[in-house]
Amino acid sequence: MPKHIHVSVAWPYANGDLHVGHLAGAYLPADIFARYHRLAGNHVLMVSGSDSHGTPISVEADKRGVTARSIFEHYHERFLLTQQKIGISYDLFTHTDTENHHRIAQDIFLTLLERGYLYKERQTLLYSQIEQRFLPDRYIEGECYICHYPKARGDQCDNCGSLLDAVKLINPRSRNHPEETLIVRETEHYFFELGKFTDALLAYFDKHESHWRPQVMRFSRNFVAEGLRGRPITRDIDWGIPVPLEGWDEKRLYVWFEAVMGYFTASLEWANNIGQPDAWKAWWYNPEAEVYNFIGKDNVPFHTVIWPAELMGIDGIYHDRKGISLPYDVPANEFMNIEGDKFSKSRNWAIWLPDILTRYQPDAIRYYTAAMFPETHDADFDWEGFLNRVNSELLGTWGNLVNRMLSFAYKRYEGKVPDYDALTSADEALLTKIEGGLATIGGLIEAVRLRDALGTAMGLAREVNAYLNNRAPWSVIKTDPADAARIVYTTLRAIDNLKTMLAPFLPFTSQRVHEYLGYDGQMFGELRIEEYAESSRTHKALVYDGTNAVGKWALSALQPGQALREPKALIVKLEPEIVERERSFLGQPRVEGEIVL
RNA sequence: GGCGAUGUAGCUCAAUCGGUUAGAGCACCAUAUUCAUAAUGUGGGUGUUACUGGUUCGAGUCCAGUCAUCGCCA
Repeated sequence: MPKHIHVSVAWPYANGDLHVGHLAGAYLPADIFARYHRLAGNHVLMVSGSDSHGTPISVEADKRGVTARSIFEHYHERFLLTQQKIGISYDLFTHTDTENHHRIAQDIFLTLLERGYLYKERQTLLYSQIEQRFLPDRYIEGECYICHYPKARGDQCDNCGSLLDAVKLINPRSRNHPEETLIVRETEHYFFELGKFTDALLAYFDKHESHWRPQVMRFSRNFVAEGLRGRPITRDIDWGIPVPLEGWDEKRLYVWFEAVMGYFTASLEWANNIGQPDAWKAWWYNPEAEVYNFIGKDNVPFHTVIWPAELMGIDGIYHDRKGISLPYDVPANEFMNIEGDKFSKSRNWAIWLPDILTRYQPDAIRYYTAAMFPETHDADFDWEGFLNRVNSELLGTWGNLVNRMLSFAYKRYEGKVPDYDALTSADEALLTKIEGGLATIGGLIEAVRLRDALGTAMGLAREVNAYLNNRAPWSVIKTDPADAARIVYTTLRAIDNLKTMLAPFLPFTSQRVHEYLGYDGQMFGELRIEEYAESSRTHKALVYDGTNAVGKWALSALQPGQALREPKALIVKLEPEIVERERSFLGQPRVEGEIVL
């Protein structure tokens, strides 16, 4: 019985390009998970999109002297191309500035208001008369009232690390207009009363105790145990989703409140886009459906506490009964550092995906990242590791296995899978071992232990290499052709199985192996960039079309006589010089290059 | 400052409920092999399990403390 699997992926802020941290933290794990479930025959809905709002985008826009909209549209477009190139298979990757997202976010706000989960409160904040607005914390600098560091930011002091209340800063000033004297002014905001969900959240944790990562569970319980306070959900800014109430024209929904709704709103958009407006309910109002949130560790409370609380608060929305799906698991990853140092946009200590995609195969980047996934603790992307793992593992163990046996078979058996009489016990033993991997690796992926799953598959590839050296068909063929035929057949079938197990991780090269083995069709569907029109504006999105996908998470039944295709080297060998070259880019000014598919 | 996590071989990581001599891959050395992109196989491990102390017949694992790193919160 196929399951409904919702893959909710963190929404990147559209204020800069995607980097390996994004890939390792959320997008690649989500894609591997989704591709596996598609092969396994489950109904997958994987959605995400660009977070168009929020102060990081306004800050970037001000820095460049352009509008927030132009910043987010620029990076949204680059997100689409980058992810298409590296094969992140979203059913829909949209953004939060669609009419659809605005409308539903406002409906959610109004539903929570009606049901008594929101309240109003007055706050005092810093106001700029020059800009005629309340300044977000990130626009403010001043002297830290704890350590007296003179250049503390409005929300945090970089010297002593304390989180700060901007109003209490000594001599606070605007970053845009440092000469201006800011005034403290009162404003009114709506708050989300999280405390009302305390018991429901604890019950929700109990239900999922067994399968969440321990650190995620402990952290979430602790967050609730410390006491849930109301959180402001509106702000005095002009870039964002309007508050749908009379007299609130000057305010917008706070980005933390509306961005997480994207998992839900994008599901509805997807259903509309495919012309089946109720299709989203198979995931969101189906007690058998499982929702997985792929995020980074900095986002845990938003996905295990705040988002579930929002969902509980709107349960029954757009439907005739309650039972909305809460996240089934939140497999948060830790961080991916770079050459021993933390990612930093301002220092350009970063590995940008659009840049490295011009130099390396998508599957090489996917392989190294997945082999290093920060599932249990922070990991470190270093170029020497990349060189070694791509050359010795991906190429040496797997690429070479494919190449050595497919070329041998292609040359010696007239381009066909050889026929054989009966397999020996050694052949049967190898196939049994390899075939067992399908269940083992499937189980690991379902449990979101992706690094283990990949390692297990590579271990099996090593087994096949050992078997081949042991059986040596290139010698046997001279004396016992019948035996050589069964060895080659056995190896090809093992490769066929391994191709399936590796496909979620290495979709591009698995497709090539699939073709070399003589199969037709695409293992996976196609990723396309589409443009969708709403009443007042259009937007582009990345969509996955699985209509013609033929891949199955199933044992190989390779037929003797099947015509092979001439194989070519699967993996490009990397030169040692890349290590120094790539390291030289770190920390240096970067020019954004055009993304060419 | 509070909470949570992490620290194991040169590197990247394992080690189920506390149980044999702490294991794999990479790198390195030796060797076999020539089907394969010099790619593969086999053999080769003297580790203060960050540190200090404790519980126990027995601790990488449990407890207390210290140090370093990361995240969240104040």
